[in-house]
Amino acid sequence: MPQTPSTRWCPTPEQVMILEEMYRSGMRTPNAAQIQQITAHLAFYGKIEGKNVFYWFQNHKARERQKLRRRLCRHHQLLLLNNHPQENSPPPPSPTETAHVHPHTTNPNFFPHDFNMQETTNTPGLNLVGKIDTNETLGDQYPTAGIASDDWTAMMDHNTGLPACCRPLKTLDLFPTKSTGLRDECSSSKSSSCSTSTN
Amino acid sequence: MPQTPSTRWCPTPEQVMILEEMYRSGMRTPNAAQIQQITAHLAFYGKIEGKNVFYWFQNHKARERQKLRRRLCRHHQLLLLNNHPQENSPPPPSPTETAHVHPHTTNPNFFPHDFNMQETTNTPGLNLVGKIDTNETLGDQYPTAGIASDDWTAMMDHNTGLPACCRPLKTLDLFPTKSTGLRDECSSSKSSSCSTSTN
DNA sequence: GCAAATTAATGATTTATTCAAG
DNA sequence: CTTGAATAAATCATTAATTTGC
Repeated sequence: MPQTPSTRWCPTPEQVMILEEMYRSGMRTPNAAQIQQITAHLAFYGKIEGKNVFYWFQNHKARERQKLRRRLCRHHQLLLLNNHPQENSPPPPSPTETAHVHPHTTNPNFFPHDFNMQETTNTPGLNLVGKIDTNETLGDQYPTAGIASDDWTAMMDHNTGLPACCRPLKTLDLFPTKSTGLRDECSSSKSSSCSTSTN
Repeated sequence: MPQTPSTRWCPTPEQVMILEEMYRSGMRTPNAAQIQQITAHLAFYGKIEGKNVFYWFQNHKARERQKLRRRLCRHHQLLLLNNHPQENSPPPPSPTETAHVHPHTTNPNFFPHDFNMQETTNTPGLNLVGKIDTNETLGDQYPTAGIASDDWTAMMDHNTGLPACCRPLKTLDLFPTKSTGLRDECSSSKSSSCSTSTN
């Protein structure tokens, strides 16, 4: 039967390579026009449709993020183990005195530096396609408001002198000491909450 | 436009993740000193200012509260419904689709109606691909079956008007022409932790 | 060596969340 | 506050890898 009921697109190695290269170059969510072009070009290497390209970017982005998150998560936990949660004062930037550093952590610092994906660092110069801002899209955008660079301190200045009433933790160390609910990424526990999806 | 109208801070994934983790750890209203530290640390991952951190916590706190409230409310209602079962309805084991309770009457099955704009040998002049606002409202068939061959354009046609913040590339040439067979992700072993189930 | 059986990847859908006009 | 638009997360489902018994 030549008619393989191919229900899904099977990308050729060339197609995958090109897509990955584009991803590395910063493309994340191509718009319709871009997808048209990509599709047209990739069609040279094999059967492909616009939606395939669309889905590929969606999936790839999501899965890269997931991977990144998991790594970050893990590092976080390691770091937590290394750092005493007790400290209330800001951790001095000299963590080198840490008693025992776990063998495979080459990270001298006290908080995660390791998660450099190749694209998180702007490297002007080696972008072949239109290297974008590179900021991926996770939180996309948070309000910026119109406060001058220094004004913000004024706004919360009183916070410092706030009655303990509203002050949650005086000076908790900046990096979580207790792994309260690290999503489902690292420490088990799927958020059960209300989802009663019986799939 | 030399001046990117980036009036807003675009947090990197790492920044967001770290902030979220701090939030989970109990931080709610960091004072000036804390914000300074946080900012300094997050600056490693990308441009950031103190006000961004400040606002982030403000917003996040507010929205988490809102979210929680809503969930609690819903949960309450569910409990009430369970305690007063009007009709004996066994859990619908129908593999097809189980409708969830929609708090807001958000109709799930809707998806962007297919604009079905066939390209009609239209050259990829990169004009607005799905800009049709109009006429054909033939939203007849509901895409439960998925996306038809051309429907994908409908899904992303808004992308054309992307958030300026992260707007990636406008019309750059899509093809790097350099094929490095390097894969940044050589399938880092183990798959997802708990996601698989109930197959 | 080879296929059935099993597992890991990943394409395709569905659902939940976020953002910002109105 | 409500609601539409857009996106990301979660999930489903199929294909490719691989293991395993012969």
